[in-house]
Amino acid sequence: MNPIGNLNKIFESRIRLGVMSVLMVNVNEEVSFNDLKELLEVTDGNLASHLSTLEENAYIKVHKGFIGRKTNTTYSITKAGEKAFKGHLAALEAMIKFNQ
Amino acid sequence: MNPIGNLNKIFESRIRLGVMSVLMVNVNEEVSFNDLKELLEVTDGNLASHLSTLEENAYIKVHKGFIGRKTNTTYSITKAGEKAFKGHLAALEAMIKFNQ
DNA sequence: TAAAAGCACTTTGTGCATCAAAGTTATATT
DNA sequence: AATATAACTTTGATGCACAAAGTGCTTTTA
Repeated sequence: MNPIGNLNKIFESRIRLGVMSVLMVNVNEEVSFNDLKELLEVTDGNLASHLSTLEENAYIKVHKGFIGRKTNTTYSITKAGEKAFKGHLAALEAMIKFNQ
Repeated sequence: MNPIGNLNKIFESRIRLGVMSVLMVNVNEEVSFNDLKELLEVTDGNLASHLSTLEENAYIKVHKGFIGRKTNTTYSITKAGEKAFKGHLAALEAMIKFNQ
């Protein structure tokens, strides 16, 4: 059986993988654009484009708010995102087990 | 700490990941070009190019031989390849654990 | 014995993705 | 008034994945 058939194309990018991982860990907290940027050590433009890919796939949700009058954008994982990410991790785990 | 800092760029391709996985499992057997092609369900040209990337990085070794007079090419993982792949799997595992 | 098929590629070409850098708009700080 | 921060968008370069077609050699089949 094809060992890579269940991997999710969207999660082949390290940055998208990292975003999902961070959002998964912090399910109950708001994670801001800047948190992600610092955690993953990426340029803001690059991060923004990966975030929009994840959003287009409905794997994450964006909350645009304010702190006072200053914009504050936070991100969270969706149900679909959780499911997709868990599926991908399961596929990776299966591959890893295969190798032990 | 950056959750994706230890991932190996070479293994972001599903096909290269699959090749390494197959070669890791079958350390003691010869794995032919055609075995890989059928296991991973890829076109031969595509497979060839990924194999050559892995070879350039010294992660796999090629054995060109014959069965009778017909060419027979097989592949195996190198020590460096094993090390790199295990490192990548460890990084993935760390990320997965982070998520449980 | 001619045609078809298999092996293991290489070449070519398209389209997409990654990424950095610079630009943008609005607010905040000094 | 000048600089900085937030959260992007735009631009542009580079590279990658992939399919398809071509290649040279051998084997099988009609």
